[in-house]
Amino acid sequence: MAQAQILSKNQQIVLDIIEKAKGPLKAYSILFNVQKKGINAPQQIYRALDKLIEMGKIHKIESKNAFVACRNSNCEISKATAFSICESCEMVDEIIDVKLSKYLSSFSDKKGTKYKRFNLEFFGLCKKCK
Amino acid sequence: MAQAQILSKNQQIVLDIIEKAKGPLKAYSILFNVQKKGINAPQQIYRALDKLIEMGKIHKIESKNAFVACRNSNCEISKATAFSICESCEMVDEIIDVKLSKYLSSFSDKKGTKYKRFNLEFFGLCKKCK
DNA sequence: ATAACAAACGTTATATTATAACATTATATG
DNA sequence: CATATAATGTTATAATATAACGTTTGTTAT
Ligand SMILES: [Zn+2]
Ligand SMILES: [Zn+2]
Ligand SMILES: [Zn+2]
Ligand SMILES: [Zn+2]
Repeated sequence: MAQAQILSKNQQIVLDIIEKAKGPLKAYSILFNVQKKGINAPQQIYRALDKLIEMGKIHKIESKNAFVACRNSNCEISKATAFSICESCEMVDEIIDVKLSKYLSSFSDKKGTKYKRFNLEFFGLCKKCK
Repeated sequence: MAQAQILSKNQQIVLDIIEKAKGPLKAYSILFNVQKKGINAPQQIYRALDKLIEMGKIHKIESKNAFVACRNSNCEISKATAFSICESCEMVDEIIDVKLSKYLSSFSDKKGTKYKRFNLEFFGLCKKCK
């Protein structure tokens, strides 16, 4: 059994904020939220974000340049990520669907090439906004 | 039969450059490439890019903030896009795979929600880099 | 043709996102 | 302890993208 990751001070601060948030957070909005805690510079945020992504604790929503906490213990350290994104309220949900994940993880293109990672973003309207 | 889109001057200039390129192009690298043609400001590039995306002539590779020409007459004006991205040489290929596209277009999540658009990015090593 | 409207353009300024570089401090390992 | 590695703090700057405003060009209807 792998030991639970121990996070550094800044990593924990950033993760806490992202986990508490209801939606995706942008790096600079995280920064403004933690200035009272002694973090003053973008670098400190981006470094924490990078490590948290590496650990699979958070994901980057590429189409929004924003970050969400991972809600899936099985997403294999961000090798297989899928999200639903509401185009109206900007809500993001991590899609946890074993069939989808297996289908895409085993996908090979016409030349037979397999890929070691994928990221899928679905866009539409969430239940609230429909 | 829909009439072929007629592009404006700036749109045509930007599209030509993206179509000629071997890989994805960034907005500012497009800008530097067209300054001899009288385009001087980022706005002019971004406006052309926006329209070209709307028309389905190009796509944005979200994980790279870069743009590629559409190689697929059937990608339904960017409602269903998939790419393979080489992590070594940065090459990008549009994946044209009817089965994959149908599978994802008809995907519905656990609450039964369907989405009207998706973008999928695969990462790995291209044939050259393997 | 011309009035009215919409789309594209040109330009200046500014906002937002992200990284470089370097010195310092904390943590782990033998 | 000695050394190496990871994390931090800080200043500066690069890269990406949009706001705002006025002008020009192209389309459509009378
Ligand atoms: Zn996850
Ligand atoms: Zn919504
Ligand atoms: Zn396409
Ligand atoms: Zn390659």
